[in-house]
Amino acid sequence: MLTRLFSDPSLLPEVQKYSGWVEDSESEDTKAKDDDLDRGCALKDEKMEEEDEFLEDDSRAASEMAAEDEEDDEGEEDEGGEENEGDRPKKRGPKKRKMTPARIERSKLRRQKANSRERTRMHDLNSALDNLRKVVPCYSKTQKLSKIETLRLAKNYIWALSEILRSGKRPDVVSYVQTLCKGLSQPTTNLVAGCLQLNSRNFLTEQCQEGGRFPGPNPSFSMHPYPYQCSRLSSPQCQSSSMPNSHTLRTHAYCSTYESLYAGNASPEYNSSEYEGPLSPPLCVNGNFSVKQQDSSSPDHDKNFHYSMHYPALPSSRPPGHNLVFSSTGMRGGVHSENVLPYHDMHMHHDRPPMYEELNAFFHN
DNA sequence: TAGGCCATCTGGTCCT
DNA sequence: AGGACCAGATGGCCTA
Repeated sequence: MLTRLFSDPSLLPEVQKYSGWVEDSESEDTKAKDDDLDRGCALKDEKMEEEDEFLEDDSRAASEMAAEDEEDDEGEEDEGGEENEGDRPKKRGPKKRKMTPARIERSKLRRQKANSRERTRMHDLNSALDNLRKVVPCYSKTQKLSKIETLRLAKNYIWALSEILRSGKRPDVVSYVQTLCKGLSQPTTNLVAGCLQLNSRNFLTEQCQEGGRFPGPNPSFSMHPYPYQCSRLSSPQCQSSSMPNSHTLRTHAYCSTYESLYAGNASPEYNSSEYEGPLSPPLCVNGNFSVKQQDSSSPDHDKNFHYSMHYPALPSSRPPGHNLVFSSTGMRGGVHSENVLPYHDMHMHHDRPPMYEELNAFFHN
């Protein structure tokens, strides 16, 4: 019977892929089906046998019905709803086709295909969402943001970056974090704060007191690169960093997206599956445009991962026109101090909106 | 146990 | 007719 059901070769792979279904999909354990689709047939053998009988009966009935249909003057497979197909006058209005077993079977097959497509579509959507999770300032494979929170955080992040670009000024840390956390739930706020190595309660309450200054012990904000602080407390970088509030995190599994950017490929510790994949985006509020580390041997390396910033009049220690280039080169194992520049070093000397073209090019590469 | 989140199914609508 | 997209319904899982 199943061979008949799967007689269409084009349908076979997809149908088999989701072969957990048979007749009544609502009665299926959808979880098990999702977890082990390939095993679906085996799991449902008993039911499928019953289904086979059911469909075989349907098939016979359908064949008989089809034979009758061929004798029909209209050539219609069926029509007239529940009324007999006798000498009765035809009804007006939209015809409600009778659901013959064959039609039911086709409808089921259509529905199952649609379900399969819908699953695939949702999986694709979730994959895209996962990718988005990796580029917002808070990524943890073990503690995933919910879908809605991911979208909210992404929106806030885009907004924050836009504001930075628009104003060309360094936002204070507190307002930056508040922007990021706008509309987020408290757990997500904590999570983001954790990723930023801030105590959310502090930054939420001390802004007024501190006039927006970083509430931590180091107001000069010399902590290493913001905002992608190490949050993985076990990492050497984390252990060496002076982040007194890190213990307030719900978990130390929060990803240090920043460090992962630069240390991920170099340090075996970051090669764990916990922090795989593309990581968070390149912008740091302290003015560092950093990029995901990639193989510098890549032919596109320079094109994709160099971002040049032009300095205004700089102290003599820095040559005029010096480009701040954040590439993967020389960034392994952490951020080179010469590349971690205070924000005031990145002010644009152009009046135009800073770096729009470059940043657009960067993000679209 | 309630509520949040999620995956899946399902039927409707629109478009090709 | 079939596919894409959408929203509602449903049930499972997890956590406070």
